[in-house]
Amino acid sequence: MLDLGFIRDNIDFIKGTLKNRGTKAPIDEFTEVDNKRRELIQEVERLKQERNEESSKIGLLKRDGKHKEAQKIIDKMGQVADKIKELDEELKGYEDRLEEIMLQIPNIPHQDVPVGKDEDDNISIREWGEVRNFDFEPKAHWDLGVDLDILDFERGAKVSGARFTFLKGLGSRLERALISFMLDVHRSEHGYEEVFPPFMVHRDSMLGTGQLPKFEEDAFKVEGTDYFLIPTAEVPITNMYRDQILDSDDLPIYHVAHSACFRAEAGAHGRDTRGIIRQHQFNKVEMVKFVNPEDSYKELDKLVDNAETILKKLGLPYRVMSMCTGDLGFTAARKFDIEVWLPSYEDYKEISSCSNFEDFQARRAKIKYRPEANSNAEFVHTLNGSGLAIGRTVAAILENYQNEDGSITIPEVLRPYMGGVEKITE
RNA sequence: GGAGAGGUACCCAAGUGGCUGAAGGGGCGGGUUUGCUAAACCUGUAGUAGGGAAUUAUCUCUAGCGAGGGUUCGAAUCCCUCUCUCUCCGCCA
Repeated sequence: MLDLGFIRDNIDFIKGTLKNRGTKAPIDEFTEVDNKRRELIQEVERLKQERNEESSKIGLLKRDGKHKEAQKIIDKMGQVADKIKELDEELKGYEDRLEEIMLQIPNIPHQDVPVGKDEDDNISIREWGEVRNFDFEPKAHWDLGVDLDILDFERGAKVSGARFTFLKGLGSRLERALISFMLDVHRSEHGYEEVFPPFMVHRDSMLGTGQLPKFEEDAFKVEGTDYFLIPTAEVPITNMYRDQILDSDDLPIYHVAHSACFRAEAGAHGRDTRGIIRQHQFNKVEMVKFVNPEDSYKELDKLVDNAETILKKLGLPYRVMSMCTGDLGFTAARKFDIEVWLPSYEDYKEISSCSNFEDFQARRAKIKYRPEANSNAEFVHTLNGSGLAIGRTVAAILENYQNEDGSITIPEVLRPYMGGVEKITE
């Protein structure tokens, strides 16, 4: 959410950014609703002031035994009270509408964000690693996984439906090794504090990080309750500090967490239907930061670097993309995606997404800090990034580390996490 | 799931309809005294959100005692709903 006063003073600028993003918001209605709201506030507050003053007079008169005079004021104030009630109701209608409008206005892109329409306009800013040249016909992870009996798509479908998969044996162990490995690296080498979050949250938390109200159809809701299954650990972790004023000394706060993530994938029919690239449930290791506003872009660079470190240690080729205005997402001011090379796609595929939200989430979630002991509280900047999506990392390892006989070599850094296993074979 | 007790400011805590503009204590900031520390005394301590007037220093109003409604001229206080915490019972991994 953007600042009310900022929107008021920069309405044309915001229209421009909406156009660059290719999104719509009922911005034309804003000025009218905002003006009407302020008019009503002035009127109702004037009446409330009158009521407060007169009411205290009643108290004094009654104590002095002047009941007749008191009754006169009471009769008069009865009408004022009715009027206040009426105006308060009308005002609430405008305030609700104004909030609805504000919740639909996306973040302002940082000035360095390339202007573009969709993912084709994203810009590659660096590549790492060498794409392997196979001297045999490489297989896709869905074939490798089934042949090695470490991925079981049929039983996933039997038990839960499409986009659910069983991992088995060393596949399951590889998943678990990656989770531990990534958590350990971020914790011990990059200074993140590990947390293990709830996998279900209520509506306020989904609003706080911006998944709601715009993207309700992407989330799973638990019927008969107010719980949503988290689409990412970003939601519970960012909301840990909701409605809080942090001490300046506490910043920056770094958290890393593993969680399952649940996504309805509405509108993704027919995309990535094979394999484990796009599932309704997947594991992810997520990094979340709360920082001083002046440091947030430096922190974003570090965040991207932290994610890249995992791919380097795993020896997986990747590239870093700067997301254009049209592909930035609703809440981000700046976003870098890291894409890993997948031989089956003969292309790079997103495996991490690192964003700086500036104060957009913090304003929604009311997360502030006090720059100095007696200064006013200001919004922190929040950032988060995957470090990394586990399922896609498994797919990338299977495909990039496959051997001609269909076996998989385990990257060296993972072997200690797998009891020294060096290869997955039939 | 059942029964009970609670939620007041940074912390503890008083407060059953109007001099509450929320007592008192602790902590923290400032001051006096002081060789230093300590102590005593004085003093400040409601952050926040939203209006309005000024304008980059301020002034003023409204809201706010877990949340949301209600009663009333007036609610921390009375009523209803919800929520969280604690204790006991039941159930459970």
